[in-house]
Amino acid sequence: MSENAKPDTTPAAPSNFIRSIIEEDNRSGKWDGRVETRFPPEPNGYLHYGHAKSICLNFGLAEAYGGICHLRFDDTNPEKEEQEYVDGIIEAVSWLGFDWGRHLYFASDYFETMYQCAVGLIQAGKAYVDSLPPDEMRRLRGTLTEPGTDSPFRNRSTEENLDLFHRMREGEFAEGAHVLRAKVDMASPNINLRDPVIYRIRRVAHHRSGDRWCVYPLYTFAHPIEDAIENITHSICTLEFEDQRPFYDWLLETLADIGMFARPLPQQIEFARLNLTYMVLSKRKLIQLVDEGHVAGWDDPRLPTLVGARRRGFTPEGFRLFAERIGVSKADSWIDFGVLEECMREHLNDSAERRVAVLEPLKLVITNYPVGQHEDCEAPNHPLKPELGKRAMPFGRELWIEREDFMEEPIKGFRRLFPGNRVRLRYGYVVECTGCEKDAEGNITAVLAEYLPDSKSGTPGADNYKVKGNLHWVSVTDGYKAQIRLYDRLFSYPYPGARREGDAEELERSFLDDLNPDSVQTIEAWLEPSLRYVRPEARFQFERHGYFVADRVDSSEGAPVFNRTVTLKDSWAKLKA
RNA sequence: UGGGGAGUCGCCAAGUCGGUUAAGGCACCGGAUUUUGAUUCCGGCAUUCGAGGGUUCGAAUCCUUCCUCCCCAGCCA
Repeated sequence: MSENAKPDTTPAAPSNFIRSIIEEDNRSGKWDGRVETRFPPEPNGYLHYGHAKSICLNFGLAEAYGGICHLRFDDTNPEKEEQEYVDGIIEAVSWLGFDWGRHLYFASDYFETMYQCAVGLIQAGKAYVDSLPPDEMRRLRGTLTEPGTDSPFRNRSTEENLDLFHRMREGEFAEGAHVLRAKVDMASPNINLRDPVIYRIRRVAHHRSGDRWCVYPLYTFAHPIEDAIENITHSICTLEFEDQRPFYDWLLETLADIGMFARPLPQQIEFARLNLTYMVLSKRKLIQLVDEGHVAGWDDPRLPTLVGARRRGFTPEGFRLFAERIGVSKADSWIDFGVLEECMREHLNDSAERRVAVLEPLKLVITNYPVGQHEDCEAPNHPLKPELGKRAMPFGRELWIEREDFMEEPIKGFRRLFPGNRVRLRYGYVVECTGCEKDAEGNITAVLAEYLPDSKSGTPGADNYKVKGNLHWVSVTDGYKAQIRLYDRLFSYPYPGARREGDAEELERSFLDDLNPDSVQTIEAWLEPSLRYVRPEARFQFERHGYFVADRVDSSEGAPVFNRTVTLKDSWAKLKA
């Protein structure tokens, strides 16, 4: 390398505060260079775009630093969790392209260890059985501004606590009769430290442990232990858990003190969850959308679930690009939905083969082309990748073209078909518009044109004709009709349900009020013949329209149903407006 | 009015042990190429870092006062 040569132009990995922490730990040798993260979903629902951010973050970090990322089900609440969700989550994470190897774990497998941790806490005088009814416990907890008060049961003897906790496990008590609480500080300004409940009695079968247990640990207690058991180095979660970090540390330090875990202990790090404009990502709202029938189910392509995204035609690569592009920080932020769409376009532009579809057909008759004559035109499958080959597109006297590609009286800037104008029929001939036909009401029923026989694409001299318009088309005799769904954003306002400037005090808004009534439109379109036999989930760019995917649910052999993933950018639409 | 966080270009986001021109991406605006008004390419796009004071030769980076937003009082996660 010469003296003037630039050091190394390898693009530096995007910097963020989590990477800084990891790099500092690597420098100090805290973990001997080990990086171990985890994605810890509760199996009580479907994964959504927000989870995708977390998945990409956790697995991405592990990947970047030569570490590993666990897939761990945080199944500590038997009332809400089901095997069906476990399966769905596993499928979604793999679909995104991440591999947890042998590191698939379940919090429920740690129940015995957790129980022992609780016993250890009791023995150390750091936990006690409380027998207060819920509302009384709430009252004694104090408020945000007033300290709490000790429970009358706070000073039970170790023996009594041990006995009671044991009997809780044995099923001697009714649900809610007792709970186990950590003994921290009822006067703490941080409410999470006011003796949080760490075990409750639930006489409910667990989807994995069955009836083995009737006491279940709470997240607050379980999660730090799960991390410690798995030797997690960096435990990444969202901002709302920030207040819990002191307890996370208190618990693990206390458990380390009594020899349950070795130091260094895992470190909890919080980042801002994803907010997307024109979308809602809260579980409660998604459930409402499904339950009330505003969408067709959890895998509705308009929903921000990963199963929905898959049917929509969004790609794992697009999600990864998205995660990288939006970065990670602690600032509450709203990412514009357009950023996600652009990421999908970027990947699809590179990966999707091109095809032709006429969405809103208008007949074009080439009056000087012999009746009954047909010929093939060759169309490249991908303009940037000639190695992907070409396909034949049948050409004939009558073609379907896009209704919006003809204007009897062109507006300024219109360079498509209008009387007297020449355009190229993409991959075919240059034609000159000679007029149009109308019905009794004056509706245009067909466009008339004459073709220039020596202008066929790919033939010598074809390029002598310079035209500005370039239209796609499908042969009337060879094309076929298929169902296409045009999806658009689910909401028509960027912040669904949010108050607007000037809203009256008493006005209550619901995110449902901002639902976009035109978020899906089902049409019959004319497709080129090569589109008839494609496998479900095959993705294409329909030229000049956008990216489409053969629906994995509703397609059948020889009759694919296409979903529009995202439109192409359209500067003409902008110009027109 | 308690505690915990956050405020850098329209949207994200680097930078944060003070050092001089405040990265990058998306969006946007020009212009070139183009058989997708797509892609690609080139150029433009914060004298300013929530606001006001202060320290300093020098501050987005230090001190200070103030403002705004988010989270926390489940035996949910």
